[in-house]
Amino acid sequence: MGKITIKDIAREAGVSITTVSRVLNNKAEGMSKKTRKTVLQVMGELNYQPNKFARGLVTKRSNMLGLIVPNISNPFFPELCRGAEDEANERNYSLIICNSDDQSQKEENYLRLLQEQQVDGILLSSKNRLSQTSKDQLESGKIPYVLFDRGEEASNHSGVFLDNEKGGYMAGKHLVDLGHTKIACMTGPLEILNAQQRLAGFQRAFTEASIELPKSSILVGDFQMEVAYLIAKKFLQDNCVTAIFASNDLMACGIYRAAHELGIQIPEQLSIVGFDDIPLVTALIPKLTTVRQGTYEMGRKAIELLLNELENNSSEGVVFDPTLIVRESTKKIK
Amino acid sequence: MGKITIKDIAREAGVSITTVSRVLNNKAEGMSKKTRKTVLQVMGELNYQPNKFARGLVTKRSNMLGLIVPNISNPFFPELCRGAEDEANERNYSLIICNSDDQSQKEENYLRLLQEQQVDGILLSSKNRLSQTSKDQLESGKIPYVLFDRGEEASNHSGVFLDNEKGGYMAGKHLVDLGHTKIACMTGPLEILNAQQRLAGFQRAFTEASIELPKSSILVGDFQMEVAYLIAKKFLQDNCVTAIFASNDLMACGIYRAAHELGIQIPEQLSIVGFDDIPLVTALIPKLTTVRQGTYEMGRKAIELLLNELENNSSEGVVFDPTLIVRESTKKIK
DNA sequence: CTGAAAGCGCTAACAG
DNA sequence: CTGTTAGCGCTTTCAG
Repeated sequence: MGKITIKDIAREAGVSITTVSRVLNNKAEGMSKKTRKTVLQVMGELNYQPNKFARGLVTKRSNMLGLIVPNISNPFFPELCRGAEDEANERNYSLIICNSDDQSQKEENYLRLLQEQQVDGILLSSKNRLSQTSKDQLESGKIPYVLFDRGEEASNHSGVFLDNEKGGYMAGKHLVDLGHTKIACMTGPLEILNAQQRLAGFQRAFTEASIELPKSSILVGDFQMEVAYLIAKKFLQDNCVTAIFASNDLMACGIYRAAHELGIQIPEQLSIVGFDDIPLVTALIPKLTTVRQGTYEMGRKAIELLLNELENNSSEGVVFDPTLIVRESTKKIK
Repeated sequence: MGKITIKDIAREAGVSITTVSRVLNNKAEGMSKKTRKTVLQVMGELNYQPNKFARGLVTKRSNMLGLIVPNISNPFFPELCRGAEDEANERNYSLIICNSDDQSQKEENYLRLLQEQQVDGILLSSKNRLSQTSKDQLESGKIPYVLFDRGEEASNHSGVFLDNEKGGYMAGKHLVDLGHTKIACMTGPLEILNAQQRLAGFQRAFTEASIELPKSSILVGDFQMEVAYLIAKKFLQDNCVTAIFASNDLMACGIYRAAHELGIQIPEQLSIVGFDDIPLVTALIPKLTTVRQGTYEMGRKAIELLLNELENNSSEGVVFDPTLIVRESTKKIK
């Protein structure tokens, strides 16, 4: 850490520290070009780096943003992080990425930590409903935040969300169009609005086509691969369906394995459609048909909203549209 | 941000700010238990949060660490992040995670950014050789750093690495033991030491068994899925091998696809062994046999080293041992 | 167009 | 065991 300070460069440049501070902050455009230039030059020569602490102490701004994700191991989230990070960096902010591992406890800790760290804003993506503690934490510190990926709070507060119902509908419609009538749906935990909405959309597509989705065909997973595999294996052993919609791609992976072990061919005997379009889904054989969220873009947008809120105090909710990516795991029924 | 400061709590508690500062820092154990208790209580009641800026300004410490990874989309790195983050948090540090997207340019920017941000230390994981600029950047700021995942610097500076040669050897030995003689190896870019070493180990296993690995069977990939797929497809069309070792799991995925499209059965006609053991590898059908790096643990260790360096100025290099995880993608040759 | 001076909230000698 | 005091490096009135 160069110990050279604003004073040093003031001395070298033969001006006052105020002047240096001014050029540092691009202030008071009405400053002699010459002075500015000299100062800039000296700063360059001395390789001056302003001290964030001193700065923050007076401005109360850290130029840091916090991002809490529920599960960094689900490839969906690294994409979000990339988007958020790129946007933040371009706007001259740094991102502290925190992984709550799906534990409310950890989430709350991070919320506190980030406030202590004096971040300027928080982007919170929690797969679960916000705990009361989290809400309190968020409200008590007056720091701006935006929600990501959970629709439930959409009404009250700014955030970015996906139209999950529509996504579910697209998956369902696709299957209907292919002529499937015996279908199942593997959803995430039903207390999560995302999961509920995707299911609702999926059902709507079939209702429109006057096809019934029996209750027994609604399989409740946990958005993870392992449990999905177990449930699917059991289900496929006893039931005969021609298509399954998985509420996220990780669960679709589990279903692939179950089908494989039971000797069920995809897509010949079983069509599968996933949700998310995580990068690794093209590694599956056959490639997975899925509903894409523009994850990277959503990450960028979320930071944009956060910064708007921070800088202009404007709050806004934006809803993204999903797109259906048809690949190889779905097939017309004969 | 509670605007309540050390002064407020001093006044409320009827002590001097120094005293408050002392309890804040657990200093001077010889303080009346009663005073300490009162202060603590008032802090609780007023929900006091010390100001990091003011603190940092005098201590020159931020309690933040930076972590630069080359590619957050490769599931290998989220695991590293998790380990690093958990360790950092337990030691009372926060982590700023930065993704350099495999671009030296971005890496250099982050290096600068992190220094500006006044982090206390940097954990740098760059798949590529350090650029000169990066090196300079690292040396100029006097901030401690540790290297991750690249052996080349091991001698000079503290870091955590994997014994890549050994890992390659394990993969090779496994294939030798299964009776394979016609083999190929898909490596990463050869200017990366990791890739080189894995290849060297692999070759050693075959040399020991007096089996030759022809030059034409060394396929140079880029550690990504797509390119691996293209190369493998071309190669497998023209050549007949019974086993391939992929220098990382992502490339193994690409090879799976190539084999599938060519109608080559895994493992009946082709055995594959990967490297890394990323979580998603169990989603492949058949499950991939691979060489595991204890990624999460390595992340923890790296932070531990960094903190040691930071706190005790001790520098140390540690080398992890890989383990072979035999699953379903390799088979004895008949 | 430029400078002097007053803090921001905290820690760290130095006294008592 | 506790308090006084002098800054840390920067921004920001307020003057000139």
